[in-house]
Amino acid sequence: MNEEKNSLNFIEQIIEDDLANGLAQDKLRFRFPPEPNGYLHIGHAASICLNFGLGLRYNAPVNLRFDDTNPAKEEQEYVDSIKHDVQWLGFTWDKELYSSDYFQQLYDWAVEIIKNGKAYVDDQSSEEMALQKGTPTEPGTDSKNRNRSVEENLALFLKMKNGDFEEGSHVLRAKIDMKHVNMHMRDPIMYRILKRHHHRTGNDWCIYPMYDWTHGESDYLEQISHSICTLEFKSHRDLYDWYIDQVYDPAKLRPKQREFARRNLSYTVMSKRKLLQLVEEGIVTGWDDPRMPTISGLRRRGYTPESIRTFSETAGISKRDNVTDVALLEYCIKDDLNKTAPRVMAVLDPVKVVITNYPKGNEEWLTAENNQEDESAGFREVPFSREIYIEKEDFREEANKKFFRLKLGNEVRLKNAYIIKAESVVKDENGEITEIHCTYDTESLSGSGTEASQRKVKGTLHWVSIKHAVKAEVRVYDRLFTEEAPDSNKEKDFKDFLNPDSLTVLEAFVEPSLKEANVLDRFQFQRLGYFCVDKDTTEFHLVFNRTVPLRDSWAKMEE
RNA sequence: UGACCCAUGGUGUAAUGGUAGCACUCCGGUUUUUGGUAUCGUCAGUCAAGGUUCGAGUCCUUGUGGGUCAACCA
Repeated sequence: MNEEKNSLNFIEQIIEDDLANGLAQDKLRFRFPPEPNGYLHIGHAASICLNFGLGLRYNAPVNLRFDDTNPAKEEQEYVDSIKHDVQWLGFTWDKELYSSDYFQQLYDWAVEIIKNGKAYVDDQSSEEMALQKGTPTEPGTDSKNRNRSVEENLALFLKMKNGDFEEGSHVLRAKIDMKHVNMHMRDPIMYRILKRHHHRTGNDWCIYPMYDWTHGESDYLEQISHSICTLEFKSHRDLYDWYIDQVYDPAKLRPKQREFARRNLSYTVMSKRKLLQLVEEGIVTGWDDPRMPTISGLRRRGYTPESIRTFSETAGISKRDNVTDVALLEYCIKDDLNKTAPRVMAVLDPVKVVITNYPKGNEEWLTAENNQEDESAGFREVPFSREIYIEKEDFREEANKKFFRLKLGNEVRLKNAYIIKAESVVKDENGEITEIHCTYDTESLSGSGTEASQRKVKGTLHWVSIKHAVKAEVRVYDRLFTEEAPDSNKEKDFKDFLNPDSLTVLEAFVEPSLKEANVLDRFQFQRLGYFCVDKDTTEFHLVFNRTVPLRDSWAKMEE
């Protein structure tokens, strides 16, 4: 593996150019600035990996900054989950900061800007202001309050701050240009009155700064060299720069906003609003439902931090709209788990097999490798006895030569155990098979070194001893939506594309070693897929989530 | 009807103006006590038309297609 990656993404290219043009490397500083109004998702992971990745690459600090300027939507619960998720992904921030830390500084600056004649208090209704704003193709018109005197503006702004006005009655606006081609420059609102309790500043403030006014100034205060955000903020860049101009000291570093395309994943949605809707309407069980594209959902599903980081790196970044195939994400987790997950045996859809020539009451504890990919993973013991379960789909009374599994008159290897031969079946009144009677080759035990143990038989099946098996609930997940891009259809609502079969609950039987498993432990159920222990597990009730199935080329042939 | 952004195989992403590469997916072979893994291989791409140039995916022009922008949200 050569680690030298000589192709840079366009953000790295910009940084390299800045460095080449005289920016000192020790001035580099980045930030990840979530609003604490929801849980992080795989799209945020792209931003996290990008920013923290740059920090690592350039040995530069990365701040975690909560953009908490809207007390109506933000909660401590979200702050906590975001911190947890970033840490879980494996990143360490330099400082934990909050936009609300800058409320006083922002206020003081706003007063200066008023004094400079660059901001004014407007007491029109939001409808009036919207009307005056114009449209992308038509210029706006000035507010009747645009030319208030500095003294009057100062007095009104103070009253706003002191709570003398009702919510919604007054705003502070930047005085820029109502005819500007960029709508964001048409006298944008800097402050609004919100008589709300803030999760950090409590009731200290009843005016709250808007995003645009806050974000650039926060970057400037923290001396962030490169402020990276998603493409929809592109047209905010003029404003970002304008606001910094109002307070800029040339002796200081001037932050630079640059934008990249947000990452979309096929067969899911990625907007917080829509994810919140799924949660609130009970379509999923919560933000951490294993079907959700949230970090917490993926974690519960069994994804590793490593796999999500690899995914983000492999998918890369650019400025194009994209829908990344979820198959890439699945590849990343399979690749990781293949190297690390212990193998065990579990039967999800059981049928009983009786080995008629195996002594009644006898049992043996056989040795099984924990991971063929990793010798250091060692071995464990699995019990074998006269009656076992195998998967229903692993047996057919008759089948063609392509069917490498158990059929009447044919042999198959039981993984880590014996070669058995199907002799007959027992059926119930409906013709359903209730038992498969087999005989076993007594000399064929895996690893015994006998000639019979070396025999090549075409199929190998997983199994569990009925007497020793542990019951477990297994939750099998499928994609949440039936469409690749459920939210890009203009006629239909994204919920019209919900997959009704996104969750299937099975009662399965697992080998007894799994009784010791802890929540979030990950395993490969051999021949089936990767599974992890769900947090709903109790002492008496094991619950597994299927993270991802193994590739199944037989199922493909069958189609 | 304006401004801005984007356009490379099915998907994602590379390529100082100099051999269009990598990964996923699909398909096929080999190995295999997991129809997994590994390994080898196949198919498959520069939106279009002009221009500049010895040479254009890259620069220019026009067109086409997609996206973004008018919350007291971020």
